[in-house]
Amino acid sequence: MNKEERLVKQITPKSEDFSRWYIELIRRAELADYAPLKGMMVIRPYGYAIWENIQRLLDRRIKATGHQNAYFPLFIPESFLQKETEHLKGFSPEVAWVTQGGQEELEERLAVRPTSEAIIGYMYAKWIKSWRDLPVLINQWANIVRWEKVTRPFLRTTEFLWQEGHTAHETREEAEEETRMILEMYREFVETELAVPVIAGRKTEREKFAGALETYSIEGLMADGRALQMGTSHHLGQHFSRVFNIRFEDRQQQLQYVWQTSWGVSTRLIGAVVMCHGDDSGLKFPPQIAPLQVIIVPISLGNWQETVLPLAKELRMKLQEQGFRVHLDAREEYTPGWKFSEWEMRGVPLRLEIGPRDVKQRQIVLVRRDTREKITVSLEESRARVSEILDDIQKNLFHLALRFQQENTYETNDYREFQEIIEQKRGFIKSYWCGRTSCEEKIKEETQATIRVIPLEQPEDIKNHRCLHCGQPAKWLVYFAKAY
RNA sequence: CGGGGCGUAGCGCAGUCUGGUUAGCGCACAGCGUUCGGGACGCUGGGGUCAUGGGUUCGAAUCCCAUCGCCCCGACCA
Repeated sequence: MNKEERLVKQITPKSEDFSRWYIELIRRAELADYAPLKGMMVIRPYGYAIWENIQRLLDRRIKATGHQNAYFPLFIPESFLQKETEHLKGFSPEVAWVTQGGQEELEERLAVRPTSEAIIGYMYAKWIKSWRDLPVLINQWANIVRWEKVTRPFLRTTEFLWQEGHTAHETREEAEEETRMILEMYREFVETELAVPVIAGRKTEREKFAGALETYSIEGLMADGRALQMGTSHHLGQHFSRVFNIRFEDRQQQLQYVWQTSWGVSTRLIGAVVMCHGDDSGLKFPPQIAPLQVIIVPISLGNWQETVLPLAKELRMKLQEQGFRVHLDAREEYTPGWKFSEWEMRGVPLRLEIGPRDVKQRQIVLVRRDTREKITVSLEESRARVSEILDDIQKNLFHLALRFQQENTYETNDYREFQEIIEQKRGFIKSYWCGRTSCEEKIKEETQATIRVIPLEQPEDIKNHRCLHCGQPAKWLVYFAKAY
């Protein structure tokens, strides 16, 4: 990479060591810092602002589809968790336990929620009596604890923030419809607001949520060619309603167990945005979720405090009034050049430069983070142009990411070629699969690639194809990848 | 949880092998001055229980034991 392009020093280039680049960038850009506790991090204001934007934009969609927010307890009695054995088995290795309250040993251990199906199931049994009570459509924004062995900021931390939806329905079909509607909501949200293109589909038996009938997920492709699960939507069937006895009298006056769903996205999305859009100069945020959308850098020349600064302040005010997230960096101890690099590293989509020359000519200079293009515009048209350019950056980031995803999606049913691609290029590979877990596991052992999703739309000529691994008749066309 | 690597100022490191002045360097930080359209410069200054605990020794950042944390590669997950 030449000097012009690599303006930010002090960060390991992305191409050299992706995972070092990721960790250094997160700390240098002040998104997060390590807490003095194993596997835990502090989300700093600049990083938390992204989460707030995600919350705002997703919460709007959750409510628009008829869901309401509520809050359930952080602790779950052990006996609740034990009711659904499949569920417990899935989570037990990573549950944190509270055994003491004050000075007293507790009679029953309390789990710090790894997810809330159990406690919510208990409450739903109390609330649901009749088909008239259904559907129940509740969402909760909460923190979750999972005692993970290997952690990475945002991607996998011991405690993380998420949103978990929990719904109860009269029929299997209705629950299935909800599960898929949410999957589509997530896809649209992630692609529109985070500008990360995803592949949506169903999880295999092996990869699905502990205790679910079906799990659906959206998978993004990160810049190092690995897939990241960015959201899941589970059809829980009647597993939980049977153990928590969530019954209702249906329209025919028969007692029935409800059909349930649960679904979530987490602070992991922030990691996805970093890994999907960032470059050697640092972060690159889609305007929709960027902590700051516009950074104003006054050019400190001559008596700039009297000439440039007042105009810079006025521009800030006007942009703020227009609803943009904007900051004026008027610090005197840094040179403009330093600020350019710093804010580029921190991913601000658009920089607004204003200097003595611009003041005289009633103009400003706009510089895009994504293309580095410099655009000189008159003061009069500046506000309209800012809005227009931000929209364009949002679209451009999505298209760049989409092109990357497409260029790194391969199609092969030749196992040798498959192995070569996974080893040398990574990315998604579309292949045929017989549907047996044994084949899936062998492939994982031999290549480290896992089936990320089974696309909902399957080719009609599936019968003409054979399994990538065993050569027996294929059941599904699937996406493989090395995953995070 | 296995295998490997690393913990010395906020960050990056040297010093450890071969124990011995007051533990050093670059960046960052503070003060003053000159600068400022792509990471400016000069002068002055502050900052360290050498990860933690124990041991060996006249003497430990340095040797020994244990613990904790972080990173990388594998098995598990949002």
